[in-house]
Amino acid sequence: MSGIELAVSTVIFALRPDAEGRLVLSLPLVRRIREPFEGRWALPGGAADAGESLADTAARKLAETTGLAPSYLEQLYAFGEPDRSPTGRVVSVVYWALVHGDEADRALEGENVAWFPADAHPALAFDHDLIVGYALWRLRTKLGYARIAHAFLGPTFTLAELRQVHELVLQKPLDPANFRRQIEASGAVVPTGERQTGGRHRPPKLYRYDTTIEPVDTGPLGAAGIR
Amino acid sequence: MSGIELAVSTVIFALRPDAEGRLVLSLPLVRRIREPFEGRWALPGGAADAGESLADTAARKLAETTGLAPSYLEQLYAFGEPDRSPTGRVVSVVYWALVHGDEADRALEGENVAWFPADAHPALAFDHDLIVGYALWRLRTKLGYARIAHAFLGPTFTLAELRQVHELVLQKPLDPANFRRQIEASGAVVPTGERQTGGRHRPPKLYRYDTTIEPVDTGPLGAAGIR
DNA sequence: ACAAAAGTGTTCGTTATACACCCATGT
DNA sequence: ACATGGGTGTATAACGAACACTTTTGT
Repeated sequence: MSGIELAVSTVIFALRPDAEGRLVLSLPLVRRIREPFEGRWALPGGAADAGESLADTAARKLAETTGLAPSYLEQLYAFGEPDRSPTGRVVSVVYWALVHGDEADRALEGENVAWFPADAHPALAFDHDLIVGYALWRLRTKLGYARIAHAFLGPTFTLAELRQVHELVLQKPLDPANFRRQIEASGAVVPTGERQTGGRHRPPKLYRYDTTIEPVDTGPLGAAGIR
Repeated sequence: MSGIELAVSTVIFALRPDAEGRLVLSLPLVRRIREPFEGRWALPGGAADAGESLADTAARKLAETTGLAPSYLEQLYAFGEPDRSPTGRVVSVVYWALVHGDEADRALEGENVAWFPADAHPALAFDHDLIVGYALWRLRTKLGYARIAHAFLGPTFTLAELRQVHELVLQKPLDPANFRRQIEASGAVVPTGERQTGGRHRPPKLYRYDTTIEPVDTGPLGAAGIR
């Protein structure tokens, strides 16, 4: 064997309410209880399992630490610089995941697992700051051309909710009229025929995602890269 | 240790003349001299080295099998399905590389190393057909928005040569006028002031790549992902 | 002079963007 | 009735594709 340790980590994103109730793009971190970097926060993960696919391992570690199931999971990058861990050579295959908001509400939290705003988290162990930065960049870039925003929402949603997801992730306001037309032109969503009542104004149409269309053009990898 | 073997492989692309002298997008393959898949062609690669970065290992394996130095090298994907090798669990971090045409002419070739057209190669060992297909897709996709075409050429080139690279990779003719304007607008190239004489017609300007601009927007990973 | 490729100009259709405006509901 | 967000229409700009046209060399 090569003396190289293989690990799997996951950057998990969800939209969660902050102290004032405003939704914020957030991610769960785990506090390290051992050296190196004891006490520092880090990405959830662990050693790769010989019997599982890498994506399965990522989803399992995700579930073990947060109690959540991802609605989107994709490989991010394999980090393998020789000096990235003081304990020896570790290659980490990193995944990134999205979870539904209501799912994220049920997330475990405790002394050693906590959620932080995606762009205001403490300095992390190892090279995890770089990894989170790259995952954030991928999320924001991919949101522009791939149909992944629904992964933050439940099975049905209004276009205003979908637009809010884009606005929160991209951190800039979007024109409601143009956003509507872009989404409609993409064919990504289908109206359910129902409307959301209970608001203080005209009830908006509810939509669901068109599951007959591939969520992203991933090329020949297809669903192998995403689950 | 986990019982998982870590390997590094590389998909290498170059534009090489075929029997009739026409340039074709090609890649070098190595013939397996051991089971499993003995006699079948496969991607160059081997076990990861504990002392080197993954990219260095990819470049070294590339040099060892083909005698070439890559002008572009980027991580493609980590393939790790449990059943992808009959000998046991192998996770392969795969890179893709571009080499200059004149460099590729000096490439080693022999009984167990040969070049094949990128879209007409024999059935490969392991899941390497999938890998090559994905690498081809990435190359063609990335050529559209990133400044990588020059990696197939020498230090200076004409816009017609650069356009030919695009046409050969994308397998479709491009409008010379529009191509010129797109490249000029991107600011990717700078005129050297010289012209290429010796042709049968008006001598074209020679250009070189503007190295002060990052070749691609790779986000916070920056040059870490590319070398 | 002519062929061939270099290089420029112009038109046209699509798409992004900004913003004015109407619609439907709860209060 | 009116405030509020849902939803539609429209003018403008930016961009890419198509193609006519001029320029410059070798033969």
